Amino acid sequence: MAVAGRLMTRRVMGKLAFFTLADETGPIQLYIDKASLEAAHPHNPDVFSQITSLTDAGDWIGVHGTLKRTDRGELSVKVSDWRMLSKSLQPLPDKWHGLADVEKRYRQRYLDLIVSPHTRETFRRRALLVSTMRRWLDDREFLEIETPVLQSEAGGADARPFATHHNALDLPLTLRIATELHLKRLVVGGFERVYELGRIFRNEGISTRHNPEFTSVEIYQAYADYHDMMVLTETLIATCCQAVCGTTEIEYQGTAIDLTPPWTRATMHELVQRATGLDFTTRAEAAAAMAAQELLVPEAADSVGRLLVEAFEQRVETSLIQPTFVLDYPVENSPLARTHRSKPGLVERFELFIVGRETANAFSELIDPVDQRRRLEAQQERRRAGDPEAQTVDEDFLHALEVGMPPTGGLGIGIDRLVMLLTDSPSIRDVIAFPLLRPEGRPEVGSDAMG
RNA sequence: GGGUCGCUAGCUCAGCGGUAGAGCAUUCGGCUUUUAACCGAUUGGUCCUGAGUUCGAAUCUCAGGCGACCCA
Repeated sequence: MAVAGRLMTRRVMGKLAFFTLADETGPIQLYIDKASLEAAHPHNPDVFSQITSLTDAGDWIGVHGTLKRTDRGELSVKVSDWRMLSKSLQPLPDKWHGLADVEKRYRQRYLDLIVSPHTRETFRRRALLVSTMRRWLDDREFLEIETPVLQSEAGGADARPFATHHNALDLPLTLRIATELHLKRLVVGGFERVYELGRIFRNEGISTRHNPEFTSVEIYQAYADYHDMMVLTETLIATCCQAVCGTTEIEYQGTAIDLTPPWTRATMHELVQRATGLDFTTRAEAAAAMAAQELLVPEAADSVGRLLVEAFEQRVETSLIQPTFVLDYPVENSPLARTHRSKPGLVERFELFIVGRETANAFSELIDPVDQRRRLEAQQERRRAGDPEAQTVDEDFLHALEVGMPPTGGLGIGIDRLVMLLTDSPSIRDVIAFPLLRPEGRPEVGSDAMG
């Protein structure tokens, strides 16, 4: 038989040697016996000293041989021939401790992957999750269509974009912060089920839950509303969990999480009321009541709706450990969601929380171009007043709505956070192969320090 | 943005005012059933950077860099 792989450990004892050879499927021991190896190479009496002295841990080698069980019972390949496939010029990390330095793990992920089976498993699971999700959507006639990453105006979310520039057109461009507005244009164009799973970019801070580029899937389904999207969300995520973990009852950082549908549904109003006893009727009343409970009352929260969200974020969000759909957000915070069919001041929107983290966001989409214009103009007004994350008016998008969009349910899921959940990873950097880090080394002397 | 902690050999770490250290890895020698092999020897350093205190700084102080965690 023939095997190839990376040499991980070497134990040479006189006329007998044991190597551990690893390929993607795992390790196998090589049994190298001087007498038998020389018998197979009558014209090369140095063959044993060559294999034991020319190889290092880290080298890629290929061997021929026969299967054998050693006296200690380990399945091994008794080597009859070998060849160097690729020489490693750098030593491997400590074979026992591995790479303990987390910074090095992220900066030199290739080393982390070589020595940490757990890291390899995380990225296998990530790939499995993504492929399972695509297959599930494809099986249900959702069409994946790629929309532009480079945009004149970033829209579809409250976030700051990265700025770039097209040379030939001398055109300032931004990287997308969401795929929403283009996918909706496709629904206007007649595609009733569309999605895009891909990278989006937000120019904001880095933390254990934020990387400036991350992966989302946005899904749009005509003739559906946010209730339909809840069923879709719990079914899709439970399917992915089953595929990746083999069960829908998992553990995250020591806490049992049950992803078996159906999941809890509760309105934001109910949850805040339950947690604080507060009812929100007017802004002034709510502010006073919140202050009395030692909740922060930011000035930017200039309406009863924004205060409700504040109270939710301060008192409820992190307590939503089991999967929970939070329903019916204030209209002020949701410029792209359809107004609620029966509750004034609210929109038909939900966010999904798992282990206290926002994992998905969905609406009955706003399809009324008049209302949409009014809401985007209100956003633009906030932007002028100094909120850099407020949205802008995308005239072409409004034009598309004027052409006519069918009633549609839309959903966005953060893939990285879902992978964290399903791989029991505490940091988003553990599920992104090459997370953004500051460059190493000293800043250049003389570079102008603006700001 | 604030706080705490970390940065010493390729890797994992000790040293915490008085000659820069260990284990593994490297290199050399020995060894035919090892599996963190073992035994003997060898090699390897901008102690993150800079300034200060001191007779003397990896060690104390200040500033900076990079990272981790927590908080906002």
